[in-house]
Amino acid sequence: MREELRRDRLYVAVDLMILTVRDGRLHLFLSRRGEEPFAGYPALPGRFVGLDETAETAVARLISEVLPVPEPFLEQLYTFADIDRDPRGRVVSIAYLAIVPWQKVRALQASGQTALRPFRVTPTEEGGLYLTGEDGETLSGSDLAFDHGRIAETGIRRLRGKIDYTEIGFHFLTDRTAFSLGELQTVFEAVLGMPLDSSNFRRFILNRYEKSGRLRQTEQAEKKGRGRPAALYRFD
Amino acid sequence: MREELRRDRLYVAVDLMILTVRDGRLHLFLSRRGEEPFAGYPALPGRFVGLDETAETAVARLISEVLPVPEPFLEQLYTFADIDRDPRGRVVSIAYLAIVPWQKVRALQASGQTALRPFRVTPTEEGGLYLTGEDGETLSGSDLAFDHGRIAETGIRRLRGKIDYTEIGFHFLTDRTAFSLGELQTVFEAVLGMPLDSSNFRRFILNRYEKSGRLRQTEQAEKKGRGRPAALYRFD
DNA sequence: GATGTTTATGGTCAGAGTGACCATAAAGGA
DNA sequence: TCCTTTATGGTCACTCTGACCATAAACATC
Repeated sequence: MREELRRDRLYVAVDLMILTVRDGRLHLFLSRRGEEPFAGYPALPGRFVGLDETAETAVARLISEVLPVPEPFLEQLYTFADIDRDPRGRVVSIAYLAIVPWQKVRALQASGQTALRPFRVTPTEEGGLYLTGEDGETLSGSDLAFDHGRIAETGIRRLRGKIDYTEIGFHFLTDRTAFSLGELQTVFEAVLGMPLDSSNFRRFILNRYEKSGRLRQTEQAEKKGRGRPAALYRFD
Repeated sequence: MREELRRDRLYVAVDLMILTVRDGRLHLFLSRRGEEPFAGYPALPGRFVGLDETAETAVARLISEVLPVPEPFLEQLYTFADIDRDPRGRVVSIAYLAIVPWQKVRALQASGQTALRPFRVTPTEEGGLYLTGEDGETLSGSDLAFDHGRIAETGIRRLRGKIDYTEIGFHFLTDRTAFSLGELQTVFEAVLGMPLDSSNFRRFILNRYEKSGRLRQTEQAEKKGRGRPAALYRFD
C-alpha cells in the first residue's frame, strides 16, 4: 500500500498485538515503520483488509508474513475508528490480540524469519505502559505510531482482566507439549505483574481445570535442571 | 443510502442493540427494513459511518434518530466483517450495545417518536435466542436481516457475562432517580433469566457498591403499592 | 558422602463470599 | 382483624482464597 489513500473514502485495517512470555516477562512484538507517516517509529504490525478477505483472514495473513508461527491464538480486541488516527486518510482499525509461545518464536528469530522485535511490557499504575527493547530502548505508549499506544494499553488491560477466569493463559505455552505448573505460573506472574504463591496457584489451577478434564497430568516428569522435577500436564 | 453500493470498495457501518428491561423482561428494539435487501425483515437499527464521524458519533446520531433518549449507556460490542454479510457489497459492521431505562422509552413510544418495536428476548440453552413481539410474533435469530441474529446473540452473551462483575446493570434504571433494590433485582433477573434470592441479592449489591460509596441510600422511601415500602438508593 | 540450595508439592487456618433457608417488618387488601 | 405482599435482616454450611508451614526430590558444593 504505497500509493496515497483517497480522502473520499474509508479504509479498514487490522492491527495486531502479538504477545509472548519470555524469561518470565510479558513481551509485545513491534515492527519499525519504514515509510511515512511515522517513518522510523515502532508500531504494531498491521495491514489493510482487502475486499476478498475477512478481518480474521487478514490477521492470519498478516501474522504468517511477519511472524509465521502455526495456529496462533487470536482474539478480536476492539475497533478504533477515530477520524484522525491516520494522517493519510480515514482508516478504521480492528485490533486483534495474538498469543504465541516464546519457544515457537525463538527458531524464527534465529533464522531471521521475522523483522519484529520483542519489547518487554511494563504497565503503569494509571493504565498506561512502557516498553523496553532488547537494546534497552525505552518507549512509552505515545512513542508508538498512530494510536498504537492506546491499542496496546487496551490489549494489556484485556489480557490481565481475562487471565484468571478464562483459559487464555494456556496459549502462552506450546500446544501439544506437556508443561509444568511452574511454567504456567510464570506466565500468570508475567501477565499479572506480580508474584504468586505457588501452592495457592496450583490449587487454583487444578481445581479449575483438572476436575473438568481439560487439564490432565501426563506420565512424564521434567528432566532438566535444579530442584525437584515437576509433573507435566497437558491442556485440552 | 438509497443508491447502490460500489463493489470495488469497502464500507463501515454501525449496528445497534438497544436493550431495556420492561415488566421484568429483557427487551431488544428492532426496526423493520423498508428496502431491499431483507425488505420487511426485522433488523437492528444501523447506519453507515461517514467520513466526518467516528463510530461513537455515528452511534449517537443513530440513536438520536431512532430512539432519542438522552445519554444512553453505550459500549462497543464486536466488529463483524464477514465478506458476504451484506448482499449489496462489502460492509464491515461495528456493533454497539445501548442500554436505556424503559421509563424513558415509554414517553417516546406514546408520542410516536420511534418506529422501533420492543421484542422480548429469550436466550436458548445453546447460546441462540428467540424474540417475541408485542403482537406475539416470534422470531429466531435467523429471522433477522443480515447477520443481526448473530450480533444479537453476541450482545446478550456479553451482557449476561458482565452484569455481575460490572455496574452495567445499573444503566437499566433511570439515572438521577432513586430506585429500590427490588427494581435492581428485577433487572438482574431479567438479564440472567432466572429468579434470585432477594436476601442474597441485597447482600451482594450492598457489599459491592455501598461500602465503596458508589451506591448511597437516600432519605426517601417508596410510596406506592403493596408490601413494605422499600428504601431508595442512588448510584454514583 | 554429608549438607545446603532450589523447585515442586501438600496441608492448615482464618476470613470472605455465596446459596439455601428462616424470621421479622411494614405496608395494603379482604 | 387477618392475610398477602414486598422489604429487610440473620443463620448455617460450603467454597474459595490468601498467608503460611512442612515435606519431597532433584542438583551443587564442600
